[in-house]
Amino acid sequence: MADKAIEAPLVALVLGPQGAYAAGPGLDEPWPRDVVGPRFGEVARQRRPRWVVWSASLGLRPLVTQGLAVPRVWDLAEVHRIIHGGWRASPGHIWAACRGLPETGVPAPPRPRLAGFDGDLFDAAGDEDGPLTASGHLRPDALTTWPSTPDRLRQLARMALDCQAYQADSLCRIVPDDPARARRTAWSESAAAVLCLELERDGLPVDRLAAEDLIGVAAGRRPVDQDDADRIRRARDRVVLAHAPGRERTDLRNPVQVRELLASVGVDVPNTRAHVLEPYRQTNPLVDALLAWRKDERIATTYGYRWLDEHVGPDDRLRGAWAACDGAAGRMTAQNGLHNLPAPLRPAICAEAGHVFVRADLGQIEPRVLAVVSADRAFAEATRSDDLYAPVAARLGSDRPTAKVAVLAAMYGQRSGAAGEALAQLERAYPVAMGLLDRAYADGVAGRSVRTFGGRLIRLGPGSAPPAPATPRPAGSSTAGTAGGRFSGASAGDVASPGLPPGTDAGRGRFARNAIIQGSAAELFKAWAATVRSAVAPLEGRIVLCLHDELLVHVPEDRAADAAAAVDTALQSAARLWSGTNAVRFVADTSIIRRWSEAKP
DNA sequence: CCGTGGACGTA
DNA sequence: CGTACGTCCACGGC
Repeated sequence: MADKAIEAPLVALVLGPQGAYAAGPGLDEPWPRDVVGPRFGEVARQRRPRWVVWSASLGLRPLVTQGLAVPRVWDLAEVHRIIHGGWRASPGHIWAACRGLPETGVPAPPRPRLAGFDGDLFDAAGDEDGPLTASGHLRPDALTTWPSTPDRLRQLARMALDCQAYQADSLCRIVPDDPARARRTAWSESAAAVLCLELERDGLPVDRLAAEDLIGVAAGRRPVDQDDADRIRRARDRVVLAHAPGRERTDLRNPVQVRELLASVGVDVPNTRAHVLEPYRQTNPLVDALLAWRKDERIATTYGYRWLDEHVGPDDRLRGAWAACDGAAGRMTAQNGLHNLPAPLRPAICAEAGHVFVRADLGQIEPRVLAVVSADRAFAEATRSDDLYAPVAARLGSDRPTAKVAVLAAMYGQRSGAAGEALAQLERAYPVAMGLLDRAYADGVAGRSVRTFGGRLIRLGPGSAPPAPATPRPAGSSTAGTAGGRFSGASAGDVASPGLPPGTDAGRGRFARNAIIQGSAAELFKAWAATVRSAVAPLEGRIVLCLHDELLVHVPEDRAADAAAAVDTALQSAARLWSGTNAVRFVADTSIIRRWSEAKP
């Protein structure tokens, strides 16, 4: 029904060094540098278009940084990732897919300040003035230095519209029983990419003094110089080494030495991981001191004073780079600790004066998503309950803990041993949902690529390529992956590498099964976040953190109740639109708080 | 100098 | 009860 609505006109927007160019139906105009912001606002108001950009980062960053709202977007890079899987989605990759050119031929951008070149120089421009190389690929500088004239920008805008048409056509065929579903995914993933720019712009509010105090508890006072830092560090180490007379020279940061140290006091372990050492904690003061030391060391090194100084700005906002999807299933990623802040530091995440956080997290999102993806009517029935495991337990004739373990084991586990009997009952009670999980597992084992509910490709098999590294480094230096799973290179070894499915059969099976659930959940989450973003904007609310199933909205105190209501309403409409049904219920736990730590667990 | 593995934080 | 990611550290090969 929403699809019957008249769709927004598509307007391509390309930014260049001197200005911008906008092209769409009845619109074809260069924007000189100083009118880009105002003109964007006018066209947005008058035509309410969907802005087609090579990526939100390339096409919209300056506008978002200025504080402009960018409501409807088609991010060619994000949509490319949905259709083709993986993470690499440079303009060159987008163009190659649109024209059916081999991904392997996409020229890499020149690598700054590195000696070695890898032959890209030989794919010279076919026409010195044109945007393409001799082999028909987009030249690597096409979106950076090349578009120095309005005419060149115009060519790139036209090409963007070409690519959009190709992508829209491809998306129609991805989900045969609902051709519009993948297009909706394209819209919300594009919105997520814009949201990432806003998250980078706004940052997460930090109570700096509280943060200093909390860091001090773990890492000691702030050192005045390097010698002082070394002294404090040695003092922290001595607390542990005092339990090991004669071995005070052990380097606690060297796992091999730590293992030898533990052996000397009779603790014989294969490795020194926390869960391995936990059983010895009560009986051995050295182990207890070591594990406590590790917690402090984590904060001292990763979330210490340096972290505070480098990533929390003068406006007391913690900032890092955000990505709308990772290289595997499609969850959002964030840098600089935004996604892995240790719980003891959470009291430092504090709303500004006169503001509060509306915090909301989705309850039991993955089993509910399983109900959608599998279209299991009996399992969907269970989602009507606030606590999905209660009706499942009733149906299995077991208690709740058993039902929960069985469901989790079915979704993530080895499907053997452990919850045996309950698992067998689960299979009988919900054969449709369990069938989907079994098929996903089999696909993974066989190396067949799979898709999430919304249509994102999860690559398995020889064409899988790892994501580009998150740390900034010269583009194009990404690892060698073959194109689109087309031809088989050397198959992956037995050792897993980032973004690549594991080499073992069972490993790939679990990967595929998990990716469908986790990736589909990520889609719902982003659809929710995009809806929340526009719903709280009139309340001066801003999303300041996305954490897989949790949202933190920063909002003026007197709008908090309205914002909280909007967050819940947004979930209902986003879930309805994403799932295409009312049969599966999604629930959020929403609260209004000043500090993140006030959230229940 | 760079890549790799251990360890651990989050979901 | 498995998957994913980001970060720091030490090591070892180059």
